[in-house]
Amino acid sequence: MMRIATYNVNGVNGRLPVLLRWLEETSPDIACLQELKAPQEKFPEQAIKDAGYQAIWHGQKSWNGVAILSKHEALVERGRVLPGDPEDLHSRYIEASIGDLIIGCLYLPNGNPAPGPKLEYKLGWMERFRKHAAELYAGGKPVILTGDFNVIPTENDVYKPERWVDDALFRPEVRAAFQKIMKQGWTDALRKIYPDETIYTFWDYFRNAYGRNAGLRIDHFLLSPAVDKRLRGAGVDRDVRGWEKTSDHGPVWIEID
DNA sequence: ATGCCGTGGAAACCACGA
Repeated sequence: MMRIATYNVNGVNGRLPVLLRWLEETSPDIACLQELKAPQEKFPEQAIKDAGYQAIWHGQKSWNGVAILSKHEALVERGRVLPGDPEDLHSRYIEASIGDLIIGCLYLPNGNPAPGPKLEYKLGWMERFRKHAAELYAGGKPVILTGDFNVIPTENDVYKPERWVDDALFRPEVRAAFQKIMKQGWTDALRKIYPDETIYTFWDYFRNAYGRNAGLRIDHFLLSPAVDKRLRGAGVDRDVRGWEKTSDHGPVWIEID
């Protein structure tokens, strides 16, 4: 059995004690991180290494930033940009081969305020991602696309859907773009394991959102058929969201054979 | 109904996040 996790850390250096504690306590074999908020040279490489993980990452000053960590198996980078737009300089995608798996780690644009240029950027990014996902899917290999999608897929994935209809995370065109990707044949791992449950991965810092369980499900695992048939479990490390100096996201994980 | 909180970078405020 193998555990693969995704975690939007909201600042990898500010979050380092929480990140290291989580790695120690849950010991994922592979961890995908988003929102490093650190330039390439400020990634805490040594601390991650001392925790037992090799890593590849794509940093950026102040914002964005993605990383893939592996505890046991060698990491072979396949790319660190989402294809399709040489002018897009945001560090929002990194991809690796680990054993027989292809892992894509993504931090999809937020899109707010919407409507506006940020929503257009998000929709353009999703279209590029759809094309890349289609190529990976067609390859037939075991592929996992995971990270912070900044998409609330359905009204069952948000505490008060009516308040989010105009938001870039839940607007009809954004949900439609997500569904268009899913229709390629990907499995939403968390929904497969928990078909009807209320399950969130993000809670705002304010208004006691975590205490009230006023959350969103926006961090996802998309599995190709070759991984789907190996899926044995999934969950959210919900307690981590309650730790001191924690991220506004909780880590999400799957287990596969 | 709302960045009310949090992070990083630069400059004692601002951009950004969801």
